[in-house]
Amino acid sequence: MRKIDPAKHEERRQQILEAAGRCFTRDGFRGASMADICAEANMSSGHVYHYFASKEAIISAMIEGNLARAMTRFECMMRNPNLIDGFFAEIKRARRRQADQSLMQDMLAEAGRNPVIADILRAHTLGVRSMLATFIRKAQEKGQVDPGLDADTAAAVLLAVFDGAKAMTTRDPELNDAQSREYIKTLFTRFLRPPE
Amino acid sequence: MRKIDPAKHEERRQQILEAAGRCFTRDGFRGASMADICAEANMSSGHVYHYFASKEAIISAMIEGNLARAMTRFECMMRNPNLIDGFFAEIKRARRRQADQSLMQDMLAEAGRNPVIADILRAHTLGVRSMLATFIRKAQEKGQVDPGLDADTAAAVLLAVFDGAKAMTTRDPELNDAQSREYIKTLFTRFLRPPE
Amino acid sequence: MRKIDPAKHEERRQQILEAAGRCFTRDGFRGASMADICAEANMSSGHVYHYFASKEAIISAMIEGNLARAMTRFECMMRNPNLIDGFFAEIKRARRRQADQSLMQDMLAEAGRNPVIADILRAHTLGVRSMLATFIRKAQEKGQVDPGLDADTAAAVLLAVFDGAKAMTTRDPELNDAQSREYIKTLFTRFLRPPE
Amino acid sequence: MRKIDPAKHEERRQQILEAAGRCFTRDGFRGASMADICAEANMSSGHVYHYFASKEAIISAMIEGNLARAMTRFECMMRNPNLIDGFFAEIKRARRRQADQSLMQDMLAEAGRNPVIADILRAHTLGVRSMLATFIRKAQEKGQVDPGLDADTAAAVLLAVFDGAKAMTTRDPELNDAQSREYIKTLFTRFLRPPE
DNA sequence: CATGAATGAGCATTCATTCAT
DNA sequence: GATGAATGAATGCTCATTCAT
Repeated sequence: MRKIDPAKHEERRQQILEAAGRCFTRDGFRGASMADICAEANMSSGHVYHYFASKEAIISAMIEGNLARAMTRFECMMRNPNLIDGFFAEIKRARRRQADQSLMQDMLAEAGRNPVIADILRAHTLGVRSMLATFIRKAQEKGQVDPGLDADTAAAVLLAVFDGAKAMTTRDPELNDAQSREYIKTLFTRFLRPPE
Repeated sequence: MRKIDPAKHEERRQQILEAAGRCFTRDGFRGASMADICAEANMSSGHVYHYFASKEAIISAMIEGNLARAMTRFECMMRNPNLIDGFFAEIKRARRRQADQSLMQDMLAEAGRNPVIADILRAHTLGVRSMLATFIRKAQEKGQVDPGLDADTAAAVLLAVFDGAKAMTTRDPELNDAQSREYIKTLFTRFLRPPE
Repeated sequence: MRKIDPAKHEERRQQILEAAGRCFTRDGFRGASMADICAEANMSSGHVYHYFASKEAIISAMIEGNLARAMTRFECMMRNPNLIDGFFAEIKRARRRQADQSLMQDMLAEAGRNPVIADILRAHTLGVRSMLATFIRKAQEKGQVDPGLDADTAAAVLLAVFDGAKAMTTRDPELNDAQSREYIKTLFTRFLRPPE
Repeated sequence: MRKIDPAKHEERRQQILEAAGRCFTRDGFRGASMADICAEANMSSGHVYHYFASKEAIISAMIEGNLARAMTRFECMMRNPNLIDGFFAEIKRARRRQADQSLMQDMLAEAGRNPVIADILRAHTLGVRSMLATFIRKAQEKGQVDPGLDADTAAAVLLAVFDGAKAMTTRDPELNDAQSREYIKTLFTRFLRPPE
């Protein structure tokens, strides 16, 4: 009786999550069926349940993975000494990957109804926000950001703009991309810079 | 020889749309079934199809109605001589009506995949944006807004912030509501005001 | 209180039957809905039930009417002193009216299952057959038809060929129409002519 | 790691087709519901769709199977050195199996409207007809059949009579079966025999 | 007469999940 | 581990028929 190989098991889980990601991006959480995911993962339907207890478990795990990766990208972004340039680069990247936008939109919609997803999203939001707030505080010390702003609230606002920026192309696919991004940058700059 | 009473017909349609609105808010566009909507509207399933050709027709009509109402509210808001106070009031209102937020989130998610919904959303977006741009241009003439900003792009950016602001409570239900709104106001003010 | 006008009533019935005929020809007895028939007859659905008790009643009445008309045509055909030429002309006519073929095919299929339809069809068959048999007997007296044939059975066989001839174009739409009809004529001639 | 057993799979498909055959014979293609077929096949509705993509796929497969079997019977019949005796035997057999008649009638009706069915029927018709034509040509060489007849057209005509003969009992269930068959035989004989 | 509102059972099909092998 | 057979409730939708007006 062979013992299970945890590494192999984990690898299989990742395969499923990647397949699910592609399906959910294409058809949404409700629109994609387990059969779709199984086909995409080259796996029988029964076997998928060996790795995940239910479709919802796959959704949760996939969202968690996606948000964790988003967090990592955010960390990279923070290494850029200029906060605004980093943000700017990240928005540009997100716009290009239309897929992520669709998925994030679905995730926000689902979080409004499904408490499990809501909790995952909330944990991630708090993490990113505190990271951002720390950054803002440092910038305030260096005199680069208005010291009158509460760092946590300012961080929440910046995140909101981030979300809104992603919805822009959904609202109007023919939007002038470069210019709108430029203006988002201006919005940030003017919001954050210290009063003269 | 009773002739059809268009008023009664229209009233029934509205009843269905309201019932559908409640169902969609509760369970999402995909999550709510026609049976749910029929039950909510106290109507047999066959009869609903007397008024709407399909579930999608209900979704479209309901979205169109919702967006038309949003447009009306926007117009009211514009009558407030202070653009930012108007915006501020509207965000406050939207935050309170959690229902509208869920629905709008679903709409954005659906628009990312369903071209019919995407077109409806786009038409509405262009309408609201041009209204906002007109307002901004007037404010520029009066010297209240930075004349260096392109009114249309600035309007698009403000709408994006608007969307993002609505997602804030979904991301973190325990957010300090008053303060975050205050900061959104600050964000707007600093973005728009003319350079000294 | 106005008395009903039987003529008007009958006219309305005929309108419905004609509309139903078009619908059934287009979509079959099961495929055509009462709503289709009502629309085609420019009549409300409730009103149709004023003239016919059910969809089946419409089907029966329409079939009866169609068969009665077919009988009339048969009578005309019999006036042609040459039986075979008459038959030939009728087959040519039936082929051209593809519509009648579809309907007749449906009728035979329905008669195999629905005793009401079976009875109608049978009554019509017996009528046409006896007419044909009478004709054959006369021709036998004149020495134009083999006197060894039992007129009734020969009539039944000719009717069968008639049915089969109608199915020919359904079986192969690219069939050489003229030649096949010519051969049916030959078939009849050789079957009926007296032995030398 | 159990692999799919194609034999078992095929057996299941045949079970469904047989069950469907019984249902369609009883109630027609439109009259029989998937629920009926599932019940007749002792199978859940979901499972049937594991084997057939749609009701139409079942209809097509069943018709194809039926026609293939008819073709086989035709081949047997052709082995009888006397064409007419073979035909005669086949008509006798077909008459006895009322079920096949109903189904064939439905098939012809459906073929008049459904191009998929029409194509299947046409392919089968051409196959049977060419077989018959070959047989006729050989008989012509032996001097058993009128050499003046075009074999292909004559074959088409014989098939038509075949169809018509099957409809005879539908038209009149009390028909003298033996005698009518005898006359069909006479019809064939006189049509085919060489002129003296 | 005439309308169209209203019903509710029925339809073909889908899908998350379970289970024997 | 891995397969795919099997389930059955649920889905969006249709349709013959009834009924108040």
